[in-house]
Amino acid sequence: MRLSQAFVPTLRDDPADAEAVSHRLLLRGGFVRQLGAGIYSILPLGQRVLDKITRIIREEMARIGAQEFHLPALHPAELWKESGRWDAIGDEMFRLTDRKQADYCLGMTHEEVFTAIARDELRSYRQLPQIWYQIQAKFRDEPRPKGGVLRGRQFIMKDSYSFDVDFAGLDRAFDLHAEAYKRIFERCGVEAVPVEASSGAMGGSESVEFMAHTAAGEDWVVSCSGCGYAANLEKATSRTTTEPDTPDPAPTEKFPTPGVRTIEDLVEFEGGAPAARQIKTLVYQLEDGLALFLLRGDDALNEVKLMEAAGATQVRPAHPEEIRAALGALPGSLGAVGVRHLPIYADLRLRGASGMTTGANEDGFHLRHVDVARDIADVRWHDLREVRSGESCSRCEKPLELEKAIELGHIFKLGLRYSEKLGARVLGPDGKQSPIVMGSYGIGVDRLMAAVVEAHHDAQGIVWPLAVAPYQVVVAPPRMNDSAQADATERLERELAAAGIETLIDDRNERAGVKFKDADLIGIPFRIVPGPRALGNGCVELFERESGETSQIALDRVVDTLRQRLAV
RNA sequence: CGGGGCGUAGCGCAGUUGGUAGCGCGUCGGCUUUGGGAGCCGAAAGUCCCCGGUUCGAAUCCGGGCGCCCCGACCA
Repeated sequence: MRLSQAFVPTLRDDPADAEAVSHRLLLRGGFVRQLGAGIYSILPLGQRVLDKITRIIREEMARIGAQEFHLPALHPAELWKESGRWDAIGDEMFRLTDRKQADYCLGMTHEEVFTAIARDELRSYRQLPQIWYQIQAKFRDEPRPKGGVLRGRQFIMKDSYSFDVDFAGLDRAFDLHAEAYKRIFERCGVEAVPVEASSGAMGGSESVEFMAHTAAGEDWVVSCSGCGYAANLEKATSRTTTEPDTPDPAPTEKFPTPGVRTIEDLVEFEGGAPAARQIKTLVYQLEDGLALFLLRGDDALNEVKLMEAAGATQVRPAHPEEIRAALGALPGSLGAVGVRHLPIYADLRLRGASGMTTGANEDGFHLRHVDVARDIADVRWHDLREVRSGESCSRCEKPLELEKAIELGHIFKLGLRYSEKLGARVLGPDGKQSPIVMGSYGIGVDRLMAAVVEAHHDAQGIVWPLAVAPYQVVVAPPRMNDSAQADATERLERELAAAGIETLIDDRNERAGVKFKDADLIGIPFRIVPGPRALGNGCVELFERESGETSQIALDRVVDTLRQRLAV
């Protein structure tokens, strides 16, 4: 491709709206353009990168026997009502109505559609196992799209689904995917660590996320250098030393605490208590009403753990008015002592705690000498607290580390959830019908492209790994109107094309500096400069983007040399 | 959903007290230049986000709306 005719709108300045490195560079390099909040057009250079990535994905999916589909993005509401997700999912789903006032949504994912196909077409265990996948746009009305293509409202996803007769089959499909994902991310040049994850609203027994460490990430990964334990913060546990207190025999005592609203206030307050000796009382609104969640004053609540503990899918902190109506006081003076009309969940760390201080459910008053076992009724014990950096690994006791990361892939063991709801069953060898055992497996394709940039860039621009570079080589003659350079360029263009090497010819009437800057920015792995310096000796310069090394090679050795370098 | 910011030429931005819009880069033409975003001359290019109001007059003041970004919350 000749650059003079290529649509590669590079920008000299950083776009003001771009914050994340990948967003900035993909915009500047002319790979993507924004159409709206969280909506991006993929330009030709970006499309070539995506083609490289999806090719790798297709190869690896083929290796595990997966078959590619292409399903509709527009889904009738009925299907989602069958699975229960039409109501279970809130504002995140794009919904629309057709001319006949029938409800539709734009697919956020494709469990329903694939399961419906399985239900309609699969009859016998002999037809299983199946792994089906597609690469398709997904739509999610994110409350806050950000980072360009890192988190969009429309994005490209590779999603696959496995269908098995039994759970052993599911385990195999799950492991196959884990292996395939490892190879996919590795081939794309990103390090994506598998971590234990919460299955969230997906349901299912087990799920693993593939997380790439990057400053632009939105999740935290907890990891242990000792034993290799790694988990999403929303799932992570740590070993906390929680010796039961020697019981404090004193009866609870109410005392005035005017102006005290926070844990910190009470620490400072004369006659107050250190954070670790306080019980933090949080009130949440669950689907079926309010509930109290107790933690030690110095611990933070993890909402995902809260949801798992309470078996809830929609939760929010209760509003002050709701809290006052239920407990008779505002946040700042809340406690669980004497509360019997609301469910009470407490973090394990409070087990055996005695001599604690907590709110008295009367504004401006607290209680001291609280013994959890003695004074708080019907406690449901769960792990509710958020792990902090430096705490001990629950497996090996080495200190845990916390790192920002972005989720590139997520694999779920769905089990029977969708097949039961939608009635996808097969006849087994015993002649009985049983629901198909399913798994679901996603990769954010355009997010993966951004993650590659996050991992491979420098001050000059992107440094694409060879496997996903939009072009392998750029030929940049400093002066096109010099006949020696023009001849050499033309010859290289011919030879490289014949050799099947993906080459960009920078035939623009630009100064060398402009060409070099652009080549660096868009991150082409190899740059060949047929300039006067080298041509004199019948050579050209070969510049390697990643190492920054320049060497001279004979003009008639270019194709061979590149073939060699590209083969790795 | 809370907090902050922004909307003026393709991009980055300025615009004073309200007087009919400018700078840099880019684009187009010409000359010079030619190995890391060249120089000079000339030119094209703007519904100043939208609607309404105040005013003789609004990019500027007032009201309403829309859009976009960032932080937090949220998030399959």
